Amino acid sequence: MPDQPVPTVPLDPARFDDPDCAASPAQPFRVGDKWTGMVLRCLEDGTPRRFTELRVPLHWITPKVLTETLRSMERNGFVTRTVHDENPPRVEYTLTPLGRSLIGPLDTACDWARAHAPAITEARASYEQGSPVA
Amino acid sequence: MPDQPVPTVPLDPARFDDPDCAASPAQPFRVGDKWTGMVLRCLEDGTPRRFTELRVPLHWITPKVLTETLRSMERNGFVTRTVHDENPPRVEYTLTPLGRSLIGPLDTACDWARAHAPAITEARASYEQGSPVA
DNA sequence: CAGTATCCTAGGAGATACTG
DNA sequence: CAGTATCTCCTAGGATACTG
Repeated sequence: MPDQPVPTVPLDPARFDDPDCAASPAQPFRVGDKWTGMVLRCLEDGTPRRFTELRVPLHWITPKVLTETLRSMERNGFVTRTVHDENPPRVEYTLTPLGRSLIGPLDTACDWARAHAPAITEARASYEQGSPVA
Repeated sequence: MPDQPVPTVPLDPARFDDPDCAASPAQPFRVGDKWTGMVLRCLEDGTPRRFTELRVPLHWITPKVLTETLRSMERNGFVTRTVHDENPPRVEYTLTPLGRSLIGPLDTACDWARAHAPAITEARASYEQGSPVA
């Protein structure tokens, strides 16, 4: 859960004129893995959540994958991992301000998806229609 | 290029109370593949672009991958593929209104990335610091 | 409880070559 | 020019154990 090896043209406007446009190998930070967004959702209300507790709404994601996701988020500064010295152990995860700042963009994306889902479904249907036939 | 097999908890707020929260297996539409965003960038100014022309700012992406990306975008209704009956063949790609509607969210994400890149870099540095040591 | 440790697989993506 | 057709590789991510 990657600091993904990263694309070339960063998502900045593309240049067709510059012959050497490959020049700007910026390093975007990908949050596009499968689980990060959902973990964000799980923590957005501000309540600290425990490891196992997080697995529930994530449909019993395997511990390995959840650990990887959480570690990557921690490393990127999106979540804080707090170990309470008790027995049995209790570890809680919370969003940092940086992590919380991601919620806006996430909402924007989700809103877009919700708003245009019908259009996409329709586009797919007519594509399926057209391709096999014509 | 995928209609990706999709996650469970859609990116809607997560539910911890509902024991059967796995119930809503919504089908988000992922645009998170490696190239779609960048193709969007290549077409956002409205100018129709040709297949080979697109390869340039995409750092000579292989034809196979570009085709897959473009097909998926076409199927989702993001781009239009126009074949001009000439010889040699000329095919042009343009954004549809639906495709263009994605630019807003894309910008939002890019703006976030640009704004917080330093914070992330810093977080990573101090994580690298803390982990091996402590 | 909160994780490791292993093993395994699907499929995104690159390289290379060929065609209408 | 605008693509197919093949092959191959990598790795995200799942399944199944085991442990401090």
